[in-house]
Amino acid sequence: MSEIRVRFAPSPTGKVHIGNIRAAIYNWLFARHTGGKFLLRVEDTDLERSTPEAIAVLFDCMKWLGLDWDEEVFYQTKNVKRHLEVVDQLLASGHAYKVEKTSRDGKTGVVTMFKMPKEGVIEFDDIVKGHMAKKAEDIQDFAIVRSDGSPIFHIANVVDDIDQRVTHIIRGDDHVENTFKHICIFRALGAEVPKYGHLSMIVNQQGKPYSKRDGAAFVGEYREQGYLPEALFNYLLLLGWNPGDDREVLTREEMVKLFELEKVHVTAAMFDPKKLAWMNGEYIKKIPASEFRDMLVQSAAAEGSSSRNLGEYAVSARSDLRSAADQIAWWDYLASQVQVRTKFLKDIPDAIRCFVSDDFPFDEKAVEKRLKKPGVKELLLDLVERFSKVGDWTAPTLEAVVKELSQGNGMGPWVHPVRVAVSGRGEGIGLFEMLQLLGREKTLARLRHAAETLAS
RNA sequence: GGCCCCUUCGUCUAUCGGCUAGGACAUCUGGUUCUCAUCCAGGUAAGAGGAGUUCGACUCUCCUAGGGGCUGCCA
Repeated sequence: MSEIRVRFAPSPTGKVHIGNIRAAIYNWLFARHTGGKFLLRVEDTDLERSTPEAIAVLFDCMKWLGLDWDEEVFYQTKNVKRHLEVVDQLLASGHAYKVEKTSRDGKTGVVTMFKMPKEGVIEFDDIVKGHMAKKAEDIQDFAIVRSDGSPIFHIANVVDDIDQRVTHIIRGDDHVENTFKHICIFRALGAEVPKYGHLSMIVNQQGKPYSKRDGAAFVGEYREQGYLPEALFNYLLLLGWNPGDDREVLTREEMVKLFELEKVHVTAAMFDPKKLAWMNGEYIKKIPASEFRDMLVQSAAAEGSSSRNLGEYAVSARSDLRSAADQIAWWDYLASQVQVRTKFLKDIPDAIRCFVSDDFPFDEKAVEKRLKKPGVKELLLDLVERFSKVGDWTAPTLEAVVKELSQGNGMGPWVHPVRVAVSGRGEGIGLFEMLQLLGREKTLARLRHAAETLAS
């Protein structure tokens, strides 16, 4: 058998739907698994919606997910001449005819129709759905050229697939009925009929096709919300396929090695944002420590007005960090604390704000609950006193101070107010690690400030 | 209406005639703990319904019910 060639053929409307991108993922994996080619065809015949910007967005989404394609991008509009030539061929061979029709919106004109066989059964073996058959008489003749002379999807699609020498067509379930029509066109042209695989749809929690109303439906939205492309890719892959064992989080290499189209499910799969979120957390945990640290630095830079480097940020937090090694160590420590608690990349700025800036917001509820309580002011001032005497400003030492105060009754009464006082929030990394990162000077200043202005 | 397809825990799924029906997410309980997470231990929870084939059916066949797709001068 000759080389396997598959294609992803979206309409560039500016937004790539998750159901659509799953088809791209399956095509890509099939091609990479079999050593075939993954082609990209832009079906840009809808001139109103197909803009250069929309096409750029499409490329961007694919690159984000690591869906690299082979050969040059094929633009459908550039093949219109060929489409029409083939139609003439069909007209000449008696497989097509012209007829005057009135469209739904009342316009009358001459369109070219494809003539379906009137008897017999059209059948094919769908790689995912199994054997499919339909009586030819159940399918009506259909239009292939509009009255304005432009080719319609059915003919354009088939001709492009022939021209691109596509061997396997892997697309959405909504094209199943079209496949019977397309097979007839391939045959009428004497072309070899490709193999087909139809992918089920992604549905919402009500079992209806997933749409905008069900939350993020476009790839770009997941990116904005701080999902990792690897997580989205992995999750979408699992919606209708599994490696045959209990593994769920897979590397790209494993996916390529294990993916088989025959194992793709026929049934529609419900999209579960919670599992995607879990998956995202798994991938965030897998980010190499140094890489995650760099992400924090970038996040800090994006938040601040001036662009500063890693070292400057560390110094702004802790002026005692003289050497570059100390500064990097400071970031690494912060990153290691933050990474395990991060579910979405977009949560990073809030998580590190109190470390890279003195201008952080105070959560009102947390202030109310932890600071506006009798005795808290005294408690904070007492801690300022005790902390200022600490010789070795590290988490264990600081913890020992509070532990002594609590006398084994739980450190909550001290920990909670301090956390809010120095970070403005009721949650975050371990308190003593937090204090160590902030350093003595900042910790004491913030405690004093909170005691005087917020606590009661 | 017609044609085609689908049906295992709430969700994604394993099972290719032997099942005490397994895993993951979610959920609940307990442990660790300064919060939030992480981590560890455990629990609840499924074969749409009905016939048939068979020693034996979640697995095969048929019917019913429910769901989805298509039925355009959209793709």
